[in-house]
Amino acid sequence: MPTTTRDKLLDAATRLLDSGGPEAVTLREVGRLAGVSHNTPYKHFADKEDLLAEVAAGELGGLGAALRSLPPTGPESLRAALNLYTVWALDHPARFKLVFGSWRSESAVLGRAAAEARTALVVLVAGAQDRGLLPAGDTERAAALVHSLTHGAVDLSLAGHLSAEKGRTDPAGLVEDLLTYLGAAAG
Amino acid sequence: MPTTTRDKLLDAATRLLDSGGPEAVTLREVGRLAGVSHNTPYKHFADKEDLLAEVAAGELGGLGAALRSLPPTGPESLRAALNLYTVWALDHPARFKLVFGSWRSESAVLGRAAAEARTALVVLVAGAQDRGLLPAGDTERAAALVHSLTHGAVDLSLAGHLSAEKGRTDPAGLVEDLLTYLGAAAG
DNA sequence: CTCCTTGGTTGACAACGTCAACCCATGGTT
DNA sequence: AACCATGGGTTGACGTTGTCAACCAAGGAG
Repeated sequence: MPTTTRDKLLDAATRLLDSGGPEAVTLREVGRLAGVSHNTPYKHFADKEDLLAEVAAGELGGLGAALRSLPPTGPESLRAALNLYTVWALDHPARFKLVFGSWRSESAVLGRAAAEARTALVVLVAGAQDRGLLPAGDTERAAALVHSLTHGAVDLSLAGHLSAEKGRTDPAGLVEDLLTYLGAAAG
Repeated sequence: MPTTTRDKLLDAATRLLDSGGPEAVTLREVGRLAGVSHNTPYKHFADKEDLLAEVAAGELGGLGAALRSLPPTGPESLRAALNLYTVWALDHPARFKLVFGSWRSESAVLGRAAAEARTALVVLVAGAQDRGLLPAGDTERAAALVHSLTHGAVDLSLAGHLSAEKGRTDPAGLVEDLLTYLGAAAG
């Protein structure tokens, strides 16, 4: 395992990210955690955002790969994909917020990873449309629809804007509702 | 107009927020913009987050009031409400991100404002259900559904994760699609 | 009159992102 | 063999930020 310093830095950043505590991800802490000095990150990344973009790209890449590993024709694949998304997001809120946060200068790596993940979802949506589980029509738009709902449900939940009472409006339930209604509209 | 210093600070923070530029909202800038010294904010707010929470509460309060001003029985009220939401969010991304960002210590003011806004939306959703525009059932859950989709569409759009091609998947269109499908499932 | 509270000030401090200068090993060129 | 350029690491410094502490003025309560 050629765990290069660069990889150690990325790993340290990831670990810091979801260490949950009030410890924001600071470049100096990343260096410390990686066992190098506070300025070494600048030998591998242009600036803080560049490092974080790479972390985000890795994260999105993993998610995309997970989506691609689902059988596109399975009747439950879309449901499983959206589940993957919510579980991942609720499990690693910081990574989720990082990936979909605000980037002032788009990283090429991140953009590519995002496009691949989106494509993977589109494939699954197309499969669901073929089986009549979703209304026919613009596939990209349908994908954006299910993605938006899942994303919004998770985000609102993380921000505490959903939990009126216990579990009546948890993200998984909302995804379930949407798929039900879309199935009804398609049937 | 008794524009107290406190109000000036809140106003300055709001102006800084959507001044768009790379100028993050710094307490010292807030003070400067309000014409006081860099430490005056601490005479009115516990810390930075406390100030921002108050700003967010004001913002959410305004949104809630706008929702309440819609006729609950109008056939287009729900659509109008969601439109209000997307226009507000796309118009003031920073305020949007602030309101739905991560709060490490829940502010009472913000919690109340959020509850009021949510209630306003629930009323409109109930009206739409009565008219058969939405499937019957748990109203809070239906409200969470439409809110989640709208929120997610806006958030993804702001993060640049939706714009595959031009406008085919803009938030307004996705909201429209959802309402159409829900109407079909209800009809 | 005296005292405490309210709201303002200035000054300090540690932590952060970032820049600059230096340093050492490696390896290709001459 | 001598050379030096480059990659990857270091330390030190600078300006900005959030926040704390100490001080100070005005005004109402006792």
